Amino acid sequence: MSLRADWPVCAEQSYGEVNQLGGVFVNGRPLPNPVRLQIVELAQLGMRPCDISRQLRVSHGCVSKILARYNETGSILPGAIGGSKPRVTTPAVVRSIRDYKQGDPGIFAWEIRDRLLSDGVCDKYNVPSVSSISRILRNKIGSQSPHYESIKPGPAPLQYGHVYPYSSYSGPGAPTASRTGLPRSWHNILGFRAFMEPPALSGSDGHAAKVEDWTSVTSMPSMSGRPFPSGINAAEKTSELNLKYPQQHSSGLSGYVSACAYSPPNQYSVYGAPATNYMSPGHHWQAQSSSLTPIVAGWQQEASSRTEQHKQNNTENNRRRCKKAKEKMSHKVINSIKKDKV
DNA sequence: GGCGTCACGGTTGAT
DNA sequence: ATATCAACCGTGACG
Repeated sequence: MSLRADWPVCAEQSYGEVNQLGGVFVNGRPLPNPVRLQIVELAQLGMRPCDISRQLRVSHGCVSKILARYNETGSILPGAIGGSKPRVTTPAVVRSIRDYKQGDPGIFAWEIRDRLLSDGVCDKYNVPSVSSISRILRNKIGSQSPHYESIKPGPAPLQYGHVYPYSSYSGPGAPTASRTGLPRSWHNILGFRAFMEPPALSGSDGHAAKVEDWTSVTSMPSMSGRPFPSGINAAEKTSELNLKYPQQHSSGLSGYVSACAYSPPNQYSVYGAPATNYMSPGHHWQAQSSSLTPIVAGWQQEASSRTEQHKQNNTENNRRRCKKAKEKMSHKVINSIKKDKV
């Protein structure tokens, strides 16, 4: 099985750089989905990450990251790149702060913060920091008429609702909602992405459209029959992608569908597994980190008890090993490139 | 030797 | 139109 037969090896063949393993990558850009799929597929076939790394010529850090993300989210797709955080100081929040301040001129910023939480104006994810509140008091309220919105230029204030729930927001006029129809960081918060927001996704301009190379996924034999969220404008960037990652569509991925948890569009999960999978008590989304903490702590304790001599030896050994490995690898790569050119 | 993690230099998109 | 910011990316190196 030669899975990388279609993977460009020489830098001259495509736009991109060549890593230590001889694989081509575009700095700053995600690996093409077929390669991501292969990584997951091979892992599920029992291949070790280090072998996958060598086979696909993708750094082991990348393989590790993709597999970790897949294990965590059930998706192979990269995250949404670019954009800005949504504002937390929405007009509604500013109005509330103003009201609190007017009701009690001596109120402290931290008290306002508590009240925003207790009154349900904000939740713990979007409540402004104390310094933000201070800034609002200073800049927006201190020097402003009580009718903040009325003097605000531009279109009528958006109806943000009383909170910014990451998990339940929907509807028009979302803060910082741009053509995606969804604030970017809501896709991203804690790794929860578009599956949180069915309406926006199913729209013609949902987040999925921003995922770089949908075309390459949907065009694959194993995926072509799979339904995807509607309105994906994958053609948008196809030409660019093809330029950067030529010859990437021919890999055989017939076994993928069963392996990878792509879900039908009615589950609104661009990133794979249905939202319920993430929300179910059985999934240790956040519990994971806490359950690991003692282990990490123990490891750190152990590590700190090592003698300096031991550490130095380890470092020195590691350097030697790396150097050797590099030399070995560079020979391999050179030979491989020579072969491929011939 | 394998693997998790992180700094780095890069890209992207919203503001 | 441009700059800034904050998200993301994969690589390469460390431990």
